Amino acid sequence: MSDVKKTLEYFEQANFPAVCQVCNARVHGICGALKMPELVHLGRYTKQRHLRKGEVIAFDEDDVIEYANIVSGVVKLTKILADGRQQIVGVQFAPEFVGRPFSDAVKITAEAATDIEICVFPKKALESMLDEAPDFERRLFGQTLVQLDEAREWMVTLGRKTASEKVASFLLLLTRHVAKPIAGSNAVHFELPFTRADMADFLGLTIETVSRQMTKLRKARIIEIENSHHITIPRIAALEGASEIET
Amino acid sequence: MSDVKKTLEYFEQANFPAVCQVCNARVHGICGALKMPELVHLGRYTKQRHLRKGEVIAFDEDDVIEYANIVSGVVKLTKILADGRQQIVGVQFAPEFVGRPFSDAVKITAEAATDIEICVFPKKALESMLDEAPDFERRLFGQTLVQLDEAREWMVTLGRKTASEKVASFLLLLTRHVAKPIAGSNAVHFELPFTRADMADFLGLTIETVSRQMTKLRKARIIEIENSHHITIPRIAALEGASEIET
DNA sequence: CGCTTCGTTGAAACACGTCAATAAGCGTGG
DNA sequence: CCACGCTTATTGACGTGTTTCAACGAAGCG
Repeated sequence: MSDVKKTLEYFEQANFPAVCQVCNARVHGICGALKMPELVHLGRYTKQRHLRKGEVIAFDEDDVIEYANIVSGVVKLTKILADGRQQIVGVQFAPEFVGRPFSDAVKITAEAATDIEICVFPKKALESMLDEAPDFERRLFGQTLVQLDEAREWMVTLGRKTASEKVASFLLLLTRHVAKPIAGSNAVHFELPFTRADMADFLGLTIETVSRQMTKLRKARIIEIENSHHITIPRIAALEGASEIET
Repeated sequence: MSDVKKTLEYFEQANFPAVCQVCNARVHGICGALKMPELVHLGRYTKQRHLRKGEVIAFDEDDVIEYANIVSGVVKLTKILADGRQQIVGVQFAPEFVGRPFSDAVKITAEAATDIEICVFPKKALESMLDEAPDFERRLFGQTLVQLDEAREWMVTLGRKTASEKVASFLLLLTRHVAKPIAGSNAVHFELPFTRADMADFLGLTIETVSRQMTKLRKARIIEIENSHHITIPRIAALEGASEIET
């Protein structure tokens, strides 16, 4: 059976939760591991939410720790030191899962970097799925391993790269997630979902240094800046060269 | 039944693999999730190895990707940039699991920071356990989540702390894992399982800066250095103060 | 003993941070 | 539509924490 036909049949099954029909997590996210009765069950406890840029995903609302799937938009994970110094420790895109299973002691904040749509469900609903559907746990485990890979790769960036390489690495990361190709060339373009302050917090720099490195990359013709949030990468290879890829 | 009696009964069961009897992973590690037949099965594919300080845990020996449990000693995980810059992205102690399930594409090196004993088993043995024993997968998932927490906490250290705070944070980390209390005081003491170069690679600093910050902490009476690898922490609270704990 | 590796310390260089001024974008209200 | 205030981004001048370069001492080992 062709992929197209499979997809058609798939969407013709009208009895699974309406919100899941347009949700990417249903296909590529953790919910893809769920069979119909499980999905319906989880759907009963699920609420959709829209959050504006800057709003925090509250995990302890109504005294119930909650989890979420990102339906659209970008989420940033931040940690803060006692004196206010801040570090972004992760960035997540649709259809990734947000939350820390099995522990509510981890001090981390999940905040909407753009306007976002999320699908929230209570702690208990997730943990019963975990026990009942082995594939579900496997997918969540897989996502966690990828996040660990990403965190470790970013540790190299934070610990050993120069300011210029850091900014280039960050733009390269975004290129992989939110860039759109430009017809008739091998250039790509994207809208930066972050402020300079966000970038600084992710890179362990100040906003001034980020700004200076951006103009440095622009003057070196490695990036083009239409305005501060619209970036074009004419040659990805050049950006990779400026990022000092690991061996 | 008392814990002691339980433990006695446990060790009287003579038919599980001899090496497991003294292995901490059998109790607190991932193997603790295995029942007798599974343990015997895994034991058949298991080999114990001694590695000297500096040796690399090879995961592709005999064309078979392998995994390992740490029986004793300390392991460091490192990543290297094309021009040789190096970053340690993780430190592991007994009885932790070493390896990256489900992928052999992650560029990371596991190296013995001290002389170590490990228990290695092939990819297939692990993955069949994963499919057959849900508790086993759950424990591995749990360890991965803890590693992710640790990695993110370390990102804050790398991105936002000063050299002095970095060194203090590192010593505090070791205090939690390898320190022994000193009788008749609330001081603790430990043998540093790392060279200054290792510390520098973990902290994103140079060896000279690490050395300078160590003497600075010594002069501030926050640490005592018997010789370069034997450290005493007279008051842990003072070290925590120098580490800038997160909120 | 020499040789090598490892750690410490000093002086100078520099990358990044800090402080400050200015401009650009954007919603609000007159 | 422009004026106003506010936030965000850019750029410059200057300061400083960390690196770089170098010398030296201590410890391990044939």
